[in-house]
Amino acid sequence: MAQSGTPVWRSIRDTLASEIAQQGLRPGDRLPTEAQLSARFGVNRHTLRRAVASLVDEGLLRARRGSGVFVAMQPVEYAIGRHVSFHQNLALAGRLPGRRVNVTARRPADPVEAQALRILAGEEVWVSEGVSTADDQPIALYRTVFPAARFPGLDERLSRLSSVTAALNEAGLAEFLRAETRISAQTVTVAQALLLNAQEGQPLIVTQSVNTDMQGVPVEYGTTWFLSERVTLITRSEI
Amino acid sequence: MAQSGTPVWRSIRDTLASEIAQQGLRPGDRLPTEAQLSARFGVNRHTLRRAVASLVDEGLLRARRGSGVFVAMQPVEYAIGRHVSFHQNLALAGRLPGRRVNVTARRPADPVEAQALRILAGEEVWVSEGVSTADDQPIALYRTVFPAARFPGLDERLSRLSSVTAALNEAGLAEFLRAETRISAQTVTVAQALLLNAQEGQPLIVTQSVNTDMQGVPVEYGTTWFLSERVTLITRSEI
DNA sequence: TTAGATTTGTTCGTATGTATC
DNA sequence: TGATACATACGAACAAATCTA
Repeated sequence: MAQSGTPVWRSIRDTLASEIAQQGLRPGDRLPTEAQLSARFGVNRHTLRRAVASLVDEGLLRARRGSGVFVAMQPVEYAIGRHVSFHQNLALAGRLPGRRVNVTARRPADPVEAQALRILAGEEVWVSEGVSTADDQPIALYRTVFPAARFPGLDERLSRLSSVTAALNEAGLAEFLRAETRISAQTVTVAQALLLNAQEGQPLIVTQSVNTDMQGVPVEYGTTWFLSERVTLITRSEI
Repeated sequence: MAQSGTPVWRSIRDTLASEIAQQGLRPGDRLPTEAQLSARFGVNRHTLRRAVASLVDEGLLRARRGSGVFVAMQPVEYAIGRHVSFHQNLALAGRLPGRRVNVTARRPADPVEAQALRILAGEEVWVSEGVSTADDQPIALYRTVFPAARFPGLDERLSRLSSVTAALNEAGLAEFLRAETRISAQTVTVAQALLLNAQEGQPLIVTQSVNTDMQGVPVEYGTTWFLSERVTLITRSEI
């Protein structure tokens, strides 16, 4: 029995953690199997699993049944703040931003959208839906709506240009601000799992945000479903 | 047949919505079964389900297979910003804040905590764990750690006083700032479900944050698991 | 496409030390 | 002191997902 105070599983945990921290194992690498590791540390498989479980909880490791235990990919750090652009944000994080547009349409605003954009329910909006990627890996689904009356021809700009910011700029809006972001969580549906190339039931971070022009008039209302596994949202105090 | 423009399901929807709005049904209440409701309105169960589905989509109702349809709790709007106090935050949202402390302990910091607090791994920290409530309903689990060397006797203050802010104030820290908040999502484990009185597999919003003193030195590192069903996080631009 | 081997996940059971009442 | 609960650790067996020949 462990005569010292710290349990065996805890010291194994710290050993594994420091080996990873010292870059002996890099993100995406597979750890030796539980059988091998428990043999190496001279403990029962349960004891080793206890150590691995705590690192999985911390997000340092990721276990896949039938496959192995892997060093977790470092999630994209996505800043939500006053002045945000998806492309800029990912470029700052050292990732290659991209998107795939699935839907571009013009239709009447539903009540929620109308309230957010401060237009009348039934007034028309441009809708753009698609998948956002980082380094060609899907990280989020988005749906964003714009008041159609204010931005004639925005659909063409949205499909031609690579970013929403660029499309709005060309439509005569040089700058805009994020007014408010509401954050909740859901689990992925079957349809979302397919689009994101993810597993059903995984947690999503859902943000709903309104962007306004410099006069405070809403110009965009967007919902984004971030795959939590691949993204961490960050708010920093702007001191 | 409804000769007028509005579909039958839509008027049923509006009827149900207004009954809820007029407090005939309160958050948490169970609606009559679909069979009972479709009998009451004299429509097929499919028609009634269309009405209920639209209210579920809006978030006003919540359907649980095998259990019933319930009036959704109004989620607490929880602002994350530069200057945050749980009690203050909930009071602003018109809710009664509370907490139940489950654990108060002193132990060596693990590597993650040490890095966040900018102390050495193994230096001792105070740990406080518990459940946060709004109007006596659990809305979040929290774990928060403080450098023990800087705050002798903090454990006693944490258990005696009703809020972390009050405990830190009494320990000589008049004011502190939130430096950064990282946001991710998980699904609730069995243990968490018990503490939160929630269903397994529900999504959680996880925030990890560091509070610093006015000189920028970390004084608290906290993780909070918000039950997404009961809380919406909000960041507002501080213009 | 199939079958089998590999690997993690889960659930039994047993035993021991430690803290609490 | 005894009784009880809890955390730790080992063992065995099987389920479920994944990979490969």
